[in-house]
Amino acid sequence: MAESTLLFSEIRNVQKFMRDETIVPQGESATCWYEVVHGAVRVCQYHSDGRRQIIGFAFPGDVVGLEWGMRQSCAEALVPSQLFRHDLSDLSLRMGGVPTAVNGEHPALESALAAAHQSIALLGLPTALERVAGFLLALARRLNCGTLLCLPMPRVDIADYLGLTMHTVSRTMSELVRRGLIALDAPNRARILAPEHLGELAGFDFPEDTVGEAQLVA
Amino acid sequence: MAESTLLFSEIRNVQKFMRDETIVPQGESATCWYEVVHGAVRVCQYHSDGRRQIIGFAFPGDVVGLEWGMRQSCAEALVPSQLFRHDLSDLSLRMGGVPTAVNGEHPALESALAAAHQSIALLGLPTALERVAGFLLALARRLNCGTLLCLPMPRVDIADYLGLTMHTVSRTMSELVRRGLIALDAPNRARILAPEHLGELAGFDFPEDTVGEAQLVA
DNA sequence: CGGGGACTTGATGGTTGTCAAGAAATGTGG
DNA sequence: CCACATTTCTTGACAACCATCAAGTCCCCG
Repeated sequence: MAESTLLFSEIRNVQKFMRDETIVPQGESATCWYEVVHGAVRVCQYHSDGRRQIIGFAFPGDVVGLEWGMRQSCAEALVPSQLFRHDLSDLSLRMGGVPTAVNGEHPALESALAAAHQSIALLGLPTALERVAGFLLALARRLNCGTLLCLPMPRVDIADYLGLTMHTVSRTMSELVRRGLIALDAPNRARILAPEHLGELAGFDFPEDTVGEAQLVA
Repeated sequence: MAESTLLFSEIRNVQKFMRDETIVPQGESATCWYEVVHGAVRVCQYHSDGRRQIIGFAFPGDVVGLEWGMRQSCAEALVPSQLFRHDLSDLSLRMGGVPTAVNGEHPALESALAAAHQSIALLGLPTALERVAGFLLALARRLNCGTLLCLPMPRVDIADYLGLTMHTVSRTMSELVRRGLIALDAPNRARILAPEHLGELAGFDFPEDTVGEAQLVA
């Protein structure tokens, strides 16, 4: 997994988090945000009735915790991760923003918004097959890992993100294997065999590079 | 429906759009964005296979067309509307931003992101009943209309937004009426009878005012 | 009064959630 | 290195939910 570039003088502001450790707690007043340097992060909401909803996932170059006022969501490390802490007041830092941005004063916010819109498009798909196909394809593009996709999150996290159950996610991935669109070398190691066919399922009719490299959440 | 405040000198920059008229076309390179002054707008994506996905709805104070590079989505007027055109380079204008913002340099972007996250939370709900309940409640809060909610969009738009069919939306609203949670004086005029019960269904356990007044999309 | 669009409702089949069990991967201690 | 426990993942059976197909109703407008 690639690292995002940091100035030498900024290395000291990088914080390390263990697997499942809370990076940003839900419900507190926001004073800072984080850029993922290394690892993988989930952004989610816990509800009083015990339900959990995952808003999105963040990877190196992405931003989490970018909220104002009371935090509606929290961020947790999916794997041991390193994040660069920013004060909430500095938004004009150079960031892994949208390369094609015309003006792009605030790539952190801009690409966060673009990523959120892609998530909305994903969640609006009607069937589990389409949502899982779109999820895998979007993740592979985001991680820029070619055809060999390592899934840093468990099935239940994918399920809570796509509005499905763990069982349906598992069944659907088996169905994608059965159709020859992907292969599973291990539960968390997938190979994308037919990306264009996955794209058709998910309604990804944009030409591969219209979505910026760095996407993010929260 | 309230108007957002504009300086007198800016009135001339307000453009009017008919019902169903395209405000921002999909696929072109973005050069500007719009603030809704009066009316209602839907933001959506058209796919090459004929499917349509609605990303969100925008109302006075909201922002549409805030993208960089090739536009992934378009904006269309739900009802006769007036929008204030901004150049893509000016993001530091005063806007109907999040009132509780700590710093809030760019409320347009910030509240767009917050609204997108709320949409993601809505679309992640597992059942049609929960999604429709959450949609109605969120819309009533956004429009600040008390209990009398006027729906400016047809059923099929709600369906394409929530990832359901028009039939399921209609059936679900009838079910909400049957349960006494809402009343329908007309197809597009609903009364919220039990907001707290709707909130329970949708998992809205936040205390009513944690989400800013002005929300928006795209 | 008649026509058309939007909405509602019924019947049916496919899809997904739930409950349950089992398999596979992972971690731990011997 | 192996045995065991734990967690994660997968799969089956059944019920609940939703999409599809098809009428039918309501309302607006000419």
